Amino acid sequence: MDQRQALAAFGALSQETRLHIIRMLVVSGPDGMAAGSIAEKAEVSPSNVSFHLKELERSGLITQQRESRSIIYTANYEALGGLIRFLMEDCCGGNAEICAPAAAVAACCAPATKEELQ
Amino acid sequence: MDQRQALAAFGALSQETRLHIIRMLVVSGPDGMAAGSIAEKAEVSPSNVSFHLKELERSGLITQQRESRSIIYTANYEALGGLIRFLMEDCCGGNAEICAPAAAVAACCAPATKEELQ
DNA sequence: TCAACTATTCAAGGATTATTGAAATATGGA
DNA sequence: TCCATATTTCAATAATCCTTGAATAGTTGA
Repeated sequence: MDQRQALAAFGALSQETRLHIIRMLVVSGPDGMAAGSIAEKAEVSPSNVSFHLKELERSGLITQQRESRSIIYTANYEALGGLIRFLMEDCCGGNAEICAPAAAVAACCAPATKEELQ
Repeated sequence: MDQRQALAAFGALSQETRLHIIRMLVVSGPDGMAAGSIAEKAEVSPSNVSFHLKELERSGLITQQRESRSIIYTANYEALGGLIRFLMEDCCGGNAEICAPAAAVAACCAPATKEELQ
């Protein structure tokens, strides 16, 4: 993740509807969600959700694939991880204290297995 | 960090000059930088840097304090950590794979002591 | 092929954000 | 007090982004 991509990703996440969409897609996992379902749950018009999905895709944070009549959108976990990494690597330039709270979250997350999560 | 703060922070980071400023302030540590030095290093006009600094402060990512004629700006490490945490906590809702790359960065950062960094 | 379904694209307008240069404010020293 | 320094504020303009509704495009089943 370079600065150009990070700027696009931060821009994508800085809008209420898009942040809402990303959070839904992260929760929905690899199955993703159809554009229509996203519009319904986020309570925005089809054309508006389409605008924001395009913006999110341009930033690399989500991907799309057609499935019959629907277009399924999925969170790009690699890009999200890369963004976190981009923020954290900066802080590693001499200032461990920024990373400490994030490391605590990571610690509660990374060791979890599928069994533990159920 | 709630959604409202996260939106403001993402918005603040989504602009080239501001991202540049944040990265400089993170590197400069607790000493911070005067507004004039920031303007000079970022190669923007005083009034423009002032506009962006105000925006960054509004988002909570930096703080200011006057020191003689200068106004010193400092990165708010807690807010930056909180933002990373906000991104990561979302992913912890069932999807450890997002956190994995970030956890790796955290691991290389968190155990570092002041002695090790010199 | 036709109709229904799902979603995107387009153009217009409104709203927000960024840049610029001039004027104003605050501080410290002669 | 007066001047120089450091920075902010303001108003105007330019640029970007968001929303809306109508028109368009791909997909499926009758």
